[in-house]
Amino acid sequence: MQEQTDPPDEPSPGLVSTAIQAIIQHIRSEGLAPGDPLPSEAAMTRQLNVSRTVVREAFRSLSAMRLIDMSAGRRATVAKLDTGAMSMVIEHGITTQQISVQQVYDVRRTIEMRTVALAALRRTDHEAAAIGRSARLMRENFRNPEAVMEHDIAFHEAIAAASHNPVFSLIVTAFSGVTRRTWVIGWRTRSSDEAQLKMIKGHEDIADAILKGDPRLAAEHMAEHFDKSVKALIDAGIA
Amino acid sequence: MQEQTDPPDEPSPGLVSTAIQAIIQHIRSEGLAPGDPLPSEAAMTRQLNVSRTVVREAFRSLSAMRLIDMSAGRRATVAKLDTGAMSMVIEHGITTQQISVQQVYDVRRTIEMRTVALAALRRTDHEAAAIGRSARLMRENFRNPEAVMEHDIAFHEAIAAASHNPVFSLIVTAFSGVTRRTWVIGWRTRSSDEAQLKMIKGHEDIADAILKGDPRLAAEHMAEHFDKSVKALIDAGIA
DNA sequence: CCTCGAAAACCTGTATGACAGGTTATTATT
DNA sequence: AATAATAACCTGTCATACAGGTTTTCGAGG
Repeated sequence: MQEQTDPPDEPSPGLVSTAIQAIIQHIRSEGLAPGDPLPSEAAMTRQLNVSRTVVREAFRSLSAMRLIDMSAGRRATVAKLDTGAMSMVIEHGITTQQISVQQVYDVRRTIEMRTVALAALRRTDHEAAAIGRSARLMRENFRNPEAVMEHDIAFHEAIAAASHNPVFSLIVTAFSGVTRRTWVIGWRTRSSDEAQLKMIKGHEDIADAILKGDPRLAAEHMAEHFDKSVKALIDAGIA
Repeated sequence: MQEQTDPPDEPSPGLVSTAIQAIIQHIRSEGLAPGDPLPSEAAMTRQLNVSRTVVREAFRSLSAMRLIDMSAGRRATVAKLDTGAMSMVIEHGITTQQISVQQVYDVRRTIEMRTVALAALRRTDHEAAAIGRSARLMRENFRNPEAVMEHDIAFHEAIAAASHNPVFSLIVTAFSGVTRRTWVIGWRTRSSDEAQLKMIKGHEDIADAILKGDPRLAAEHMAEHFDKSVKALIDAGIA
């Protein structure tokens, strides 16, 4: 029936895993770039000599990790770097209580202390403007917590983007989901308008430092921001 | 640029995506912990009123992201936090040239400067011993680059573990795959025995600082280690 | 009544065939 | 040569079947 590349008898990892590896191998050996099309399911079925069921589950797995894009009628294509999978992993860790929100914040702080410094050094004018704009929109919408949160998230993602290192962007964006779940808690602990506006001011200070191109100052403001955020979460009883 | 998932556009997320969400939702609403069993495919098929094909592809997707564990005959179970998916994403980014090795090293440096400091503060005696052991094994096997590399990777993962923040472990471990691909390059640029032993000495210094519980010193040595590694990669022409 | 082992009942892994509906290539028509 | 109709592909979903693990059940024997 089917036996072609299995001289050393292994404890079968399953046909699907094999198919996944074959597809990844195909991407590598062909040097495919994002957007390039992969073989059709039928072609892969013939090549691997397995059923379409297996090939489909393999494609679907890669799609779940956002390594490829699938859509009806079209062949699957190599995907652009995307945070989807990473985000799911983090969320899973939180919902199953394997990691705490505070631990995520510690990682965020560590990473964003760096992204903010890099952003100050490498940001384009356009990026600096986008960062400033998010900060401004936080203030303008400050009566609408939901909007403030979204601009806050956009603010941090914009800084990561301005670091010009997509790996930082990837990680920061992956944490955005967690932020959406906990942000409002921190906001509520800042009970007075004054406290809330002060927090927004902190963002503006960061944006200014990036605009001025001062990495040290930017990192200082970012550290302060995180320290206050973590304190707010602790005050609210988030483990 | 990027467009999808915006204002008017979401005709059909597909039955599989729906099923995936349903399963995740089940995990959350039931408060399942790692090891807990999920409903059988048949049960899910009835509940969602879709074919087993769809349910299976959903399970398989979650399995690909390592959110659940599947094995023949047994029901799927909630998985422990695992680096599998994250690792694949990073590797994909590298093979498709969306991120560079140097960018990964910059992230590693950022993160490990923190893990090493945390390790110095929070390591148990057992963890300190494990870290020291890896460093020692590097020296003992120093004629066998492959072995040195594996102990090097174990060294960094042990430090991350000693930080007592699983998110750091997750990220550091996710990068191990990339390290395996490039490590030997850095090793070769250290052409003399002397240079190679110096690099190993660097690891021992880090281990000592952690043992002594001196976070500042540990971070210093780690920084030095990364600076030299990155320099080695650059000298070797790794973009 | 308890123990142990075998059958039964479930479950997942893989294969096959079918068909709807989307997308691309081909061809016929103007 | 531009365009519209059509054929050829391709993916999404369903139904069915069966092999081979795993757990449960239950009866035979002590």
